[in-house]
Amino acid sequence: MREQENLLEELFNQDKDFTDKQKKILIAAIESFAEKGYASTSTSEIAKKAGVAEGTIFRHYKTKKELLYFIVEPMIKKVIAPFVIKDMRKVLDQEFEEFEDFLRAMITNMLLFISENKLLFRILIQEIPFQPELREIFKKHIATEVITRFSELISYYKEKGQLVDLSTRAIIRSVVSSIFGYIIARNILAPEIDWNNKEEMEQTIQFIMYGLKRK
Amino acid sequence: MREQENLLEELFNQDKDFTDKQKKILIAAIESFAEKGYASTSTSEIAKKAGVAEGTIFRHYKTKKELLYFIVEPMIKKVIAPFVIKDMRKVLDQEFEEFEDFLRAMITNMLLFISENKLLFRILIQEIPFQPELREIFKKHIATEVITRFSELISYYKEKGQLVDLSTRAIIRSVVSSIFGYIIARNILAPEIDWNNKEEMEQTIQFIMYGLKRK
Amino acid sequence: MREQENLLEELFNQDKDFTDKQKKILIAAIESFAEKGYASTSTSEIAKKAGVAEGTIFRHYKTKKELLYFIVEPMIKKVIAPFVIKDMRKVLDQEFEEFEDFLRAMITNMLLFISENKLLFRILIQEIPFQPELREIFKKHIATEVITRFSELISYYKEKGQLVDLSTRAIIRSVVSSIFGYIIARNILAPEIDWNNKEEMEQTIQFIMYGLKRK
Amino acid sequence: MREQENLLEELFNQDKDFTDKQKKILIAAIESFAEKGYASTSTSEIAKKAGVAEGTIFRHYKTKKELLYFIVEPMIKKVIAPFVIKDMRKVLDQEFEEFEDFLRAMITNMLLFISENKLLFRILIQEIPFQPELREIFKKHIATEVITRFSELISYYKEKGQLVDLSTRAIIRSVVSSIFGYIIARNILAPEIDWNNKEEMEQTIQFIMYGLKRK
DNA sequence: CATGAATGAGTTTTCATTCAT
DNA sequence: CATGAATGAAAACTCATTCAT
Repeated sequence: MREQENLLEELFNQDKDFTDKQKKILIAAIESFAEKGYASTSTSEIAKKAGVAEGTIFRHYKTKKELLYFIVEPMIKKVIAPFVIKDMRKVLDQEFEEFEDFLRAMITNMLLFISENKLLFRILIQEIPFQPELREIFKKHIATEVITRFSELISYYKEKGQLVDLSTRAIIRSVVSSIFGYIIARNILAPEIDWNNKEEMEQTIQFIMYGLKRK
Repeated sequence: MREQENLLEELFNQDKDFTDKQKKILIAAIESFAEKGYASTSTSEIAKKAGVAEGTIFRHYKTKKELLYFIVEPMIKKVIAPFVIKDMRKVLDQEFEEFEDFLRAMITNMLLFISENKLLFRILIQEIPFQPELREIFKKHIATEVITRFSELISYYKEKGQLVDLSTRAIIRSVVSSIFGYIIARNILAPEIDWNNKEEMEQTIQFIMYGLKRK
Repeated sequence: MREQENLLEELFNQDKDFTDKQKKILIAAIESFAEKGYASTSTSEIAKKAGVAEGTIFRHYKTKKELLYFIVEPMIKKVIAPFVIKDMRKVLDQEFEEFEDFLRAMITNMLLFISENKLLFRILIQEIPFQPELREIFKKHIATEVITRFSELISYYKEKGQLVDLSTRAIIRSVVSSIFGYIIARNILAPEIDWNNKEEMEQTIQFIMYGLKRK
Repeated sequence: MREQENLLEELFNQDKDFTDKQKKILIAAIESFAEKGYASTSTSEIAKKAGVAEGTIFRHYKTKKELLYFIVEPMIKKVIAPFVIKDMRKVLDQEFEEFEDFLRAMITNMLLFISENKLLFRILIQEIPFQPELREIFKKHIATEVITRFSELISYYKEKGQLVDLSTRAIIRSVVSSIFGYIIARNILAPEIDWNNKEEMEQTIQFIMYGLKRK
């Protein structure tokens, strides 16, 4: 995986219009939103952290909410969806003969992406329960796009006889739960533990493929 | 499971000192906290919803935060822990010879419990990222208590030769992820879908036990 | 005219729910709005003048605009309209045989009323150009109600052969202009002059009835 | 009346130093001030409407208030006063033998002038109550200059035996009220009505000269 | 000349909390 | 016990004005 997947840097690089102060505002906002949540973060606090006058924030983002969306939308829109889709293309192009190979590639990608964008990811999952509009965008882009593609893919491997006879929905849910379970445990519940990424990942794949029952 | 597992009712029943107004305050607070989050819910809003004067809230709970803890602590303290522990005793008392039987009992219990306490559950998982003190309590009671017991239990079934050779941590994580994945999908992500509880549960157990790989 | 026509006192008397602070807020707001205009008066200024915390204002009036409307609406709604209408009834009840008698009564009433409610009157005419909603209310209550009644009355005296052959609209406009011309000169343009009310009024009536041309 | 009486155009013509941007700023400011009032118009709004950067406004006018004065002063100073005085000279030069002729000429002039400068006129009468400095200028130029001249003129016609025996002040007030009553009704209160200018004017003159009493 | 980012003081409004009744 | 008026600190947001480019 050569590409730099840090969304914020990508944003700063591709759009040269960002003032130095503007960048500082974004960084400060991201840190505070991730730590204390959108609702408990005051604009004066962001301003102080960014070393900027409070008015400056509102020069760039009409409202505090606009600032949140500006931070969180790219995470959903421009990235997550195509990100997953990329891997799916490879599958259909026979790049992954075995489902397990696909799984390994996808997990690797997701872990890398999320570890590069930890704070953005935290904000996203923390705010989705409270921001109906955000939830809508999320549903449209994830629930619709990703689930559709993922379903096709599951069907593909099912037809190849590689997968057990569970409903596609249950399979997707199980895979996603297992992956996000790991991500959340690692990044949110117990970030202080020194995780052995490689092994945990391998065990997760093991679990997804073979379950817990000893043969 | 004969017992009524609705925490709020239980609370109201066992403690006769609750005024009518006090109950209304709790119900209103729970609804609002679940829907908009603790930080975005104002006490005046709760008062209005409860049909109570603003001051009345503070007669019963010194601060807004105390109100939150009052709501959320029983969920953690008095209930979750013993709840799980109860089942574990049964295991150790040879009630569940097979891990799968234990799993089935535990999932059934949890689903019932959470469907009875949907709002409390939402509040809990939504606020944990923002309330460090809550997180501490949670960690102490879940991470410590439950994980310890659960680990013993996993070891027990491992020794009986029923479980695959993954690290205990990975097993716990996988099981918990799979269950919570279902609960969250059902109750938070897509509550509008008409879920076939029984079948989804069975498929989840199936997945946990046997994985996705076709033999 | 026995009746007390001070709108504010009337309001305070009839509605016993007014707190002392609430009255002070209204008085302070009226003074400031009259002097500097709605837009240039800050709520903090009103609070200071009323000897009240700024929050107290918003306890009683959700927004600054609501405070303005609360002050200015009674002036339009409950008072001006019926005020004029009262006199009109007397006309139709043959109380005023001559148009001039009616005119004298109406002018006396208006002058009294406005001198009792100088500040409210100032606010009203100063803000009408800027508050479209206010303008709407004003139009509905004055333009519709009053003009209709006034038209009937003019027709009545026209039929009696007492009035010159100008369009009803022009007559109304002329009478109203003459009266308001005096009121505004007296109360807004040159309040420092010591006006001889009685004589000025008589001259105004003289002008309205006989014009400027010497016979 | 051959002369172009549009103050703004006159200003732009005589002073060639006006940049295109400067003109746009003035036009935008005039529109906004007239519509929403000086206090409720923000400089950023003017800048946006003028298609100009915020700073550009302050390049030309040190403060927002200076911009207002720049707009409104010519209306008072350079124009109103000499405008009326011009007619008065003609009177004294025996151009108008009858007061009615003078009246007709003056009203025609004023209506034309105001219809050419509607927005400026609106701003002037709307802001006078709020801008003490403006009120001073106005008083000095109108109250002093115009009233003095007008008084002489009234005395002149009085001596000629053409005018009724009212105080000069009452006469001035009545004439001015009648004219402004029409102007305000036409331009501010009910601009949507399709006024028959010629006839309304004639009726106004009729009223001023002969009053309402049928002979 | 023109720009527009930046400012900081000020504005309206919200809110948890207190307290006299 | 309950009320709701009152508070004041802080929140979000606005705005005239400055200044480096």
